[in-house]
Amino acid sequence: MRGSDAAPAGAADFVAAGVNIVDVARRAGVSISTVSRTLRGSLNVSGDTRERVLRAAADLSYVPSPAASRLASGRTRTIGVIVQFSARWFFAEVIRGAEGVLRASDYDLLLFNVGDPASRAHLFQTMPLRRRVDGVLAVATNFSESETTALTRLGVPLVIVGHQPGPSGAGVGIDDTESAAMAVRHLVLLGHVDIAMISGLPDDPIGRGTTLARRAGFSAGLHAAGLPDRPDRIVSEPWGVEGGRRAMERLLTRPQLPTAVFAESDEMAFGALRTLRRVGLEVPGAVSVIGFDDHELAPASDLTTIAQPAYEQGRLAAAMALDLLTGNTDEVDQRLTLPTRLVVRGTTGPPRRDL
Amino acid sequence: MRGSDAAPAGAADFVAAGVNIVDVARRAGVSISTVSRTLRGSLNVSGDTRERVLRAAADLSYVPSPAASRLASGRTRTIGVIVQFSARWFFAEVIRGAEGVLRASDYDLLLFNVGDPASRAHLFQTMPLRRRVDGVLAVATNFSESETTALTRLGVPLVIVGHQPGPSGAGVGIDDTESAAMAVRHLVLLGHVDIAMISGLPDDPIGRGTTLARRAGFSAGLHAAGLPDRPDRIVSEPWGVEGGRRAMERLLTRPQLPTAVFAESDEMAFGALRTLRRVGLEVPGAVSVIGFDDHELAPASDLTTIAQPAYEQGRLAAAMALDLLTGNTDEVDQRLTLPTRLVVRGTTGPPRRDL
DNA sequence: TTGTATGCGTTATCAA
DNA sequence: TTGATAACGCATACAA
Repeated sequence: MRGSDAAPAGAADFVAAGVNIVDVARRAGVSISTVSRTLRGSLNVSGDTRERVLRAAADLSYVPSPAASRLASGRTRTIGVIVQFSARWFFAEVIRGAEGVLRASDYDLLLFNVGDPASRAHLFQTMPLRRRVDGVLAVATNFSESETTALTRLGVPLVIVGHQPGPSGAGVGIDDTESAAMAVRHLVLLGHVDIAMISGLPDDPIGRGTTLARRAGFSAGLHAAGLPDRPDRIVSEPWGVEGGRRAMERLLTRPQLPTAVFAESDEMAFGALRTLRRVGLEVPGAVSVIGFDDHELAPASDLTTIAQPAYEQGRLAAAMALDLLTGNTDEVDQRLTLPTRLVVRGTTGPPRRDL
Repeated sequence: MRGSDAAPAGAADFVAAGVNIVDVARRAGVSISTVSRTLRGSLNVSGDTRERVLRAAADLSYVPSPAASRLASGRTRTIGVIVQFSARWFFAEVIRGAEGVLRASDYDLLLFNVGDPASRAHLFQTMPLRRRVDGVLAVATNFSESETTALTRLGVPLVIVGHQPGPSGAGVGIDDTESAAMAVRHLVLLGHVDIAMISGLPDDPIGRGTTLARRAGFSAGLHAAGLPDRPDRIVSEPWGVEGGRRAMERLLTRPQLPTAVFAESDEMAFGALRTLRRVGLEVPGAVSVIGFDDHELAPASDLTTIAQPAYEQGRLAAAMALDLLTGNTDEVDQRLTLPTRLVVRGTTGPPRRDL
């Protein structure tokens, strides 16, 4: 049933599986080169044959074999995306943003989740990326030097999401330091002078760079307000809700309870809020809390926070990778810094008066 | 370090890009077929040559070209995963579970996000899945008949995550109806008799099947307790936090406030909690709230809920797809139903006494 | 156990 | 503008 160009109309519906470029060419009465040209870009194809080819392809509901196309062209039309925890809000949003852009350009997105050391080692040792992607998006992953080298050696465009302190290259991110300072400024303007920070472990692979940058912003914010920089007011716990919960518990054991808390991420802020609610401390009456991210669930907790455009970062990073690929840009060293903004909700207010 | 016995040391490190099977064969002093055989499964290869081949491959840091391999074998070693909103908790967890299993078996995971109608139509019309996957995981997406047909016509194993009422096939999911009834039972045992349900729109593409099943469980639970089934106590709003918030607001306008609320999902429960907190109604003092999912942030809200193993469903579905592919199972019609469990936290308690 | 040879379905080069 | 034809790099049936 497959080939016969005189086949009855409905037949094609059922055979689509094994239809190849030869079948289309035969049906259109042209050569396979013409089919190939027509189907992508159609440069230098007369309107007439173009019509015939497209119709033939549609009739047979032809889909080019990606494998063959990749082998012949050397291009995979695939972008690899490296994240640590694909299910976490930030990563998930970036992935979603990138997927949309890539799909629209008919690119595939290949996901690499390297949260645990084993899979991370696997990625960088056997380098499965090697022959399967035309470009790489590395999301908020601070790479070691050898990892960076491995990535560079791939010889494909690399776009980093979430600025890294180190080497140059293409990237999109936010200004973590300035944004953290913005959070502190908000608290200071409310009248707070005793502000603590809840933060991830500085050597946690999850986001060392981010943690350090936001800590720096915390200090800078205090400094700008003429307040003393008090490193003892920075509490470190593993990143996440649980860490936030524990960090807040630790703050409660201190002789002096701060009047406000800046959490490095909304997730940590959620944990902190949980602890405060549990012990019956009012927010923001007794303690103000401000987070970072504007997580999807921040409104549900009425959390004041610094919003960062995660989805947008994914979109832009993907677009950037595509540009790099198609040579639409000469800027190989393009770094985009997106704005963040303060979102005031109900968890911040003036300090209590017990000081 | 790498290459040694023939080529100059550093060389291999830099050329890895263009190394192909011929290079490996030459270096090992064997034919390319032997290399091919050795590198996958190594059936019928003598220990000696096997050694040589592996060493040669390692020396050259050879990575087989997936494109060539796919073209020659006809297999893609790729599983397509269709979800609606890759960033939502449930989907994200399933993806994460599947990715781990697939990666471990050296399969790629190709993500298709079809939340908006346009991309959904695109997926089913041009069927980009056609020549790019060996199997498909469809996550909690209730397909139309024509969509199901299109999927079936792909001729590859299909595993559905989240049971569908309709056709048979392979699948993994939970018993939504029984689980919802479990939630009601918990409330009934606490003494509640006036229970409302907050639910998604029954014709929302997000999860019609799920919504209907959980509603049925709600009714069944009431019935089992000898309580009247009151459809007027089911409030429908778009799925999500915002929907939950509005649904609770609507309940507040009713003449009689229920003493307990069962939310179809934790996200909706978060919204409901938000509303209750805003108007100053105590939870569970005035109103008890129970959710469904055990979302990552449920503990942070101290939310009582029905836990379902999303990550595990992803793992099992992927494993099932792999089994179907390798013929490790004769059960083409395997349906796995995983247990759910009640997780009692702080948002449920005895009813208030005003009735 | 190992090697030879063919085919997989495109892209791209070169002629026409 | 169109058509032959040689890669692309591997898997596999078959032969040795």
